[in-house]
Amino acid sequence: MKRIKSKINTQLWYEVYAATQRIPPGTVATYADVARAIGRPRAWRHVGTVLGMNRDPATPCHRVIRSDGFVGGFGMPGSTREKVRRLCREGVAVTAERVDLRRYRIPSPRILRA
DNA sequence: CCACTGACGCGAC
DNA sequence: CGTCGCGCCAGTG
Repeated sequence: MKRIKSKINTQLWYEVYAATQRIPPGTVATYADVARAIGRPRAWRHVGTVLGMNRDPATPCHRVIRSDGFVGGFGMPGSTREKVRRLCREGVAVTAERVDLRRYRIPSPRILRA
């Protein structure tokens, strides 16, 4: 993981990215999952904000979705479309911009932790 | 320093 | 069940 614009280099920012990159291909995690993983269970809102500022194509931020199953947004060109596309390409079935969490959610939140 | 705001969550209705 | 609205944290202006 590498910071692009340099501005966003806070501790939390780093933690969020690190956790995101631990999400195995073909699976997804919710924003809340990531928040819990980094020890800020109440900061899920900010998790989204941080990922939204991300412009690094290498970061698998498309694997982080909403807890209600909707894929949510995407801050890069292509928006949600591209996010869905990436997920499908990894084998995650996406229907009407929704994912079956029971099936694709990470088995255990602990895999996101260092 | 104060106020706003965002790739969200979840209890109420 | 589906929708609505308030709440949340931390960074940015």
